[in-house]
Amino acid sequence: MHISATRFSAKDAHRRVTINDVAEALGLTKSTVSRAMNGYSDISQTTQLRVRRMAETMNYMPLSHAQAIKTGRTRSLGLVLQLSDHDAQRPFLAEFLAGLSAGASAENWTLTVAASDSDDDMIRTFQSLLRDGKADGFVLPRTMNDDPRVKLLREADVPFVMFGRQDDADGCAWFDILGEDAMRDAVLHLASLGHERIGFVNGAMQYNYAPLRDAGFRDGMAQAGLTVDQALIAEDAVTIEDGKRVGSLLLDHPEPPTAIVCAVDFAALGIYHAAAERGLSIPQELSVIAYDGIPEGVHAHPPLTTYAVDNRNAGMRLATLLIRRIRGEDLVNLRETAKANFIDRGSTGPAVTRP
Amino acid sequence: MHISATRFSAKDAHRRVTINDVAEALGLTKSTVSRAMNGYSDISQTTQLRVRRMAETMNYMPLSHAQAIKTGRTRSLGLVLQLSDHDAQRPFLAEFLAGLSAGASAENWTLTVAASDSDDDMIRTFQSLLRDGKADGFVLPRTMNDDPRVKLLREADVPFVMFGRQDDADGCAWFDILGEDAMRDAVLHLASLGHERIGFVNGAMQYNYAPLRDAGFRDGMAQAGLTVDQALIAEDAVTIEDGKRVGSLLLDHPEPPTAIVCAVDFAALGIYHAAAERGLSIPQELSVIAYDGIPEGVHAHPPLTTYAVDNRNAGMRLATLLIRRIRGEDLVNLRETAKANFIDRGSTGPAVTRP
DNA sequence: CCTATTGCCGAAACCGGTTTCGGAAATCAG
DNA sequence: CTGATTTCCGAAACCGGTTTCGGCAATAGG
Repeated sequence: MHISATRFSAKDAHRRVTINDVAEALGLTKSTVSRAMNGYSDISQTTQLRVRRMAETMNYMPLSHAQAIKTGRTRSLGLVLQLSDHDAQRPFLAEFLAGLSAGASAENWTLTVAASDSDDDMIRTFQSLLRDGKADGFVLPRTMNDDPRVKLLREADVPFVMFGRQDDADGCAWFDILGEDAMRDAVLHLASLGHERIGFVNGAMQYNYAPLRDAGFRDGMAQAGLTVDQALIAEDAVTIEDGKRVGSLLLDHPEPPTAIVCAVDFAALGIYHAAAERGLSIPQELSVIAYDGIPEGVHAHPPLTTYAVDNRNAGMRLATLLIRRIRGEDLVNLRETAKANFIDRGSTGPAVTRP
Repeated sequence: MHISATRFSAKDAHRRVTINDVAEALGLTKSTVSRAMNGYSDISQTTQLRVRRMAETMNYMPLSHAQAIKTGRTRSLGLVLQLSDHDAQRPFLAEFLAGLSAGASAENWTLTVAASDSDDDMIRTFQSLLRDGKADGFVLPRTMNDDPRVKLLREADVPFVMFGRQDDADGCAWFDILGEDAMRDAVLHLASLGHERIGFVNGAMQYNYAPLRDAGFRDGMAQAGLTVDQALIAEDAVTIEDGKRVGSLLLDHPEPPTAIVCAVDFAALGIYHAAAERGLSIPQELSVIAYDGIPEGVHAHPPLTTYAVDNRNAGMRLATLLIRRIRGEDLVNLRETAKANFIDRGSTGPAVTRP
């Protein structure tokens, strides 16, 4: 793989082709070229075509900084990571970033990433990125029920797109995975295997996926004609430890569940531990089915049956939606959902009555 | 946490204070202010001070895009993620990004992130980021022995800083963790516990950390007066599966090791599995000591003794070094190392002779 | 005291775009 | 054929900075 250093170097480099070059090549002025490139109606169709074609062949691409100083927009998406919940987003981050990057660069946009370790810091980060024109809008990962970011950006009328959904949808574009469908299907899957006492371990309740998944679980139970026992429902389990803790509670119940649905893979892995401690084998004596699709699930014993989220695609869609949002497209067209993919790895099995 | 929407909005917003505002406030021209801000010697010390102070009180900060159009530099660091080895960098990514972001924003720089899925794509990504002035230089995570990125950027004379070290150091700034010291200390630690047959499981040989860690291991063995048995040395183990595989090989050796040093935590977790399969308990019958400090190590049974890398700090240092590099500082001052932190969690113990 | 430096700053061009404004040519109405 | 509109583009200002150039005043040198 050899690449000649010419055309590449930062300094000598064949000078970028500018709008003046294009204008000169066409015998037009740069103002005409500019308006043609931006599709102004006071430039004739023929000229627009000529300009665009010439730009294409000369490989002209307006310098975003030069545009930015007048327009204030720089063709870049902002992402502010919150370290407070880094544990939760760590496993998905690389794929997610890759998707965002792909979605952005497909439209010749870029991705500016910053991190913040407190809420105050986060706000300052948003502000300075905006102030300095480093981001034209933001992707908000892991949105919460009463998300300060949403409130802030909405009030300030700054474009953003959420990874998640909100009932109060004014001014919001979003992409989300239908976690509720996954939870419902998980219940139906277990019910079809004969399970009747099914537990549910939800994730962190402050995020807006949690109520949805809870509803999905209950919906599934209802569809299967099963009754929900509140004693078999736990919340806020997002780590292996959490899962182990609440798993122990559920399994020590006088009438323990024969199957457990988890809103989060990590919690399921914790339940594996709780089950192992009690000598319960999966899936023979306990079925577990979860959600996320973390790689660790593949190597668990038994491998974890789960609803996997395509985080790369999520990033890609979010980037695309945000760009369209910034371009001023109508909000109602900027709401998408996708389904999680069921991956049956064998951690569920037919229900057996425990002695 | 309430933040008034004023001063914040993207559109109305109190107009940014520009260089003209500062000039006017001081009764100077903007050219003088510009040169004062940039420390030109043809501006008197008194004036420089006046300007700087006024800029401070007016909260003036030059708009990087406006500067960029003339200077070509935009105060932003580039990071190109390679998806091919995402598995390896995933666990560290969030912390690493946080460090980069912190280091960058401390100097009022930003971080532009892109992803590439092939080598060709990677090169194009570098090129377009440079061409569009989206990055003034690059951070290269996980450098390899014969790294195409290094070759490319060096030839093109684009500033970069490596996370790693190279023997061929011309034109390279770097930050690296002294993995070799960790490996040596690991051996000495084990030797002090009475171990004599010590195995070594190295990581991916194409990265330049691998030869270093190998050397560190051998150095430790020599210092401890122990002989290295080639049969107890394995390479290219970076995942749990890899570790399980090579761990099996080592443990099935007629004269198996009583302790194993791993260059990578994940491999150590694989060795846990191999040991479990053979009924070997850790640390009673086998000592394991590794390197990285992944969170999973905390939850292993027993918790994994390891040399932990502070990836947040690494990111911070790399950002700082790269900024100084871009500012033209001499390369020889831009090479730093740090030590990994020994965390004894109990996966090593005194050597016992196996039956 | 007069000239040659030097120190210090203003004026103006420039960077690569966008946008306002005005006017020439072409079309339309009468 | 003339006057009023349109259509379409050029001229020039502008955005927020940087950089070149030149000149004035103060200093140094003779």
